[in-house]
Amino acid sequence: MYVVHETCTLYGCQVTGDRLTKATVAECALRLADAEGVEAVTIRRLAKEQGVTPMALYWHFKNKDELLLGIVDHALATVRADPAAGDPWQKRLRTVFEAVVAVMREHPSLPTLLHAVDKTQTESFSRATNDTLALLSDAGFTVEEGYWIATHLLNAAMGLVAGEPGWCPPGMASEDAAEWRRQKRLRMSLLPADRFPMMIEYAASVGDVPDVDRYYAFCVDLIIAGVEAMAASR
Amino acid sequence: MYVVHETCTLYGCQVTGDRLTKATVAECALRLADAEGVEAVTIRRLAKEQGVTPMALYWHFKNKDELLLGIVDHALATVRADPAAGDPWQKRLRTVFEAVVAVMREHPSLPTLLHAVDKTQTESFSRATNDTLALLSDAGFTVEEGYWIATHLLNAAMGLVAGEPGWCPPGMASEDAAEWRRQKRLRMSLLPADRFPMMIEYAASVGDVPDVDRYYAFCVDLIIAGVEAMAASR
DNA sequence: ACCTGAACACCGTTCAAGT
DNA sequence: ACCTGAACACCGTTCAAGT
Repeated sequence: MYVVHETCTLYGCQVTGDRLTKATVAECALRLADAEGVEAVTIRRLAKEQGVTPMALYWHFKNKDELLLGIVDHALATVRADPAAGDPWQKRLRTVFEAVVAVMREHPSLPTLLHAVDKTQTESFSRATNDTLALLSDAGFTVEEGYWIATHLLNAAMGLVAGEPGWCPPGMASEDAAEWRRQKRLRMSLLPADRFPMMIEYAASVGDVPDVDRYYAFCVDLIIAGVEAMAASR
Repeated sequence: MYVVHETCTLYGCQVTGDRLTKATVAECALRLADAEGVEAVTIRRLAKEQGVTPMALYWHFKNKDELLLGIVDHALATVRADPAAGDPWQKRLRTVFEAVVAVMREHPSLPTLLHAVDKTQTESFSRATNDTLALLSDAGFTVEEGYWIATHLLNAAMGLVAGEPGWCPPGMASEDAAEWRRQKRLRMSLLPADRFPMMIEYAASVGDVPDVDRYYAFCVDLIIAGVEAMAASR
C-alpha cells in the first residue's frame, strides 16, 4: 500500500537559496516529522524538500542515525528551564519536567524520535540529565538512583505526550480527526461486554473533545508524586 | 552500511514440516526479534526462516502491521497475573505490574514492538487494561483517571525494561557486551567536567556488572508509589 | 485453501566523478 | 569544500498464476 508521491509539500527550508547546513536540514526534518510523522523522514524525501540530491545530505551527516540524532539535539536545544535556585527541589523538579513535556507537545514527533536514537549521544540529554541529577541529589537520592529516576522521567514524558487522549495520525484534517476518534471509541464499546466491562464503561465516559489539560495535570502529578514518595521514604 | 546475509540463522520453526499458521509465524518472529532486534523482523527474512516465499506470509497476515500485532498478541497472551481477589488493591496492582515487567524481561523486543503497533487493537491489551481498570476503581479512581494510569503503567514498564542498566544491542556476545559497557561508561566520563559534573560522578559510580535487581526493585517501587500517593490524595 | 514468480515503488548507502 | 550520477542490496506489496 504505497502512496506515490507526485507532489512534494515543501517545508520552506530550501527557499533561502543558501547551501545546506546541519541546522537547516535538522529544522526541515523536524517540521516534516511533526507534520507527517517520523516515517516520512527519509534521506530521499528530505533531499527533495531541500531541492538537493539525496547524497548531498551525506556530506553533512555520516548516516541516517546521525541525522536523527541531529534532529533530536536541535529540538531539545530549545529547552531552557532555569528554575530559581532557592526553590525546594520538588518545585524545581516539576519545572524542568514540565519544560520537557512542553517541548514534546510543541514537537509531537519528539517521543518517537527519542525512541529511535541513542539519546545519550546528544548534548541536550547530557545537560538535562546532569541538572536533574544535581536536583535529585538535593532530594537525598544517590547518583545511581538519580540516574534511574531521570531516565524514568524522560521516558514518562515521552509516553505522556505520545499517549495524549484524542491523539490521531499526523497530517490528519481536523474534521477527519473527530471522526477518527469516534470510530475508535465505537470499536472499544463493541468489545464483548461480559469480558471487558470496564473498557466499555471507559469508552462511554470519554467525551467528544478530550480534556487534555486535566490529563496532563493529573499525569504530571502522578509522576512527580512517585519521586516525592520515594524521597520521603528514606 | 549493509550486512549481506549469506548465512541464515534458523529459529527452529520450519523444521516441523507443517504448513504455516499465525501462531508459528508469530513465535518465529518473536524469537527473531528477541535475538537480533525488531529491525531484523522483515517479511522477507521471516519467510526465509520459515523456508517459504515472502508472499506466503500474506496469506496469513494482511500486511506487516498485522504481523507485528500478531507477535505482540502472541507474546502478551502468556501474561497471567491472577492475584488473590481478597488482597488490597495496592498488592494486586503490584502483582499485575510485575507480571507485565516479567514478560518484557523474557522478551526484550516487546517494548520496541509495543511502540511499533496500535496496542489497543490487541485482545491482550484490552484484557490487561480492563483488569487494571477494575483494580484502580477499587482504589477510588474514576475510569478516566484509571485509563490514564493504566496507560502510564504500561509505558513505564516498557521504558523500565528498555532502559535496563547494562543493556546492549541484541545478539552481542557476552565478552563484547562487557567491553561495550566499558566504552559507554568511558565516553560519559570524558564529558567536559565543568558542565557535566554529575554525569561524570555517575559514570564513576557505575560498577562493571550493573545491579539489575536493585534497579527493578527501586523503579517498581517508584512507579507504584506514584499511584498510591495519588490514591491517598483524594 | 495455500503458496509461488515476477514486477513495482520505495529505502539507505557506496563510490567515482564533477565544480 | 560541497554536490551529482549511477549502482547495489535491501524493503513492503500487488497481481496473476500455479497446485
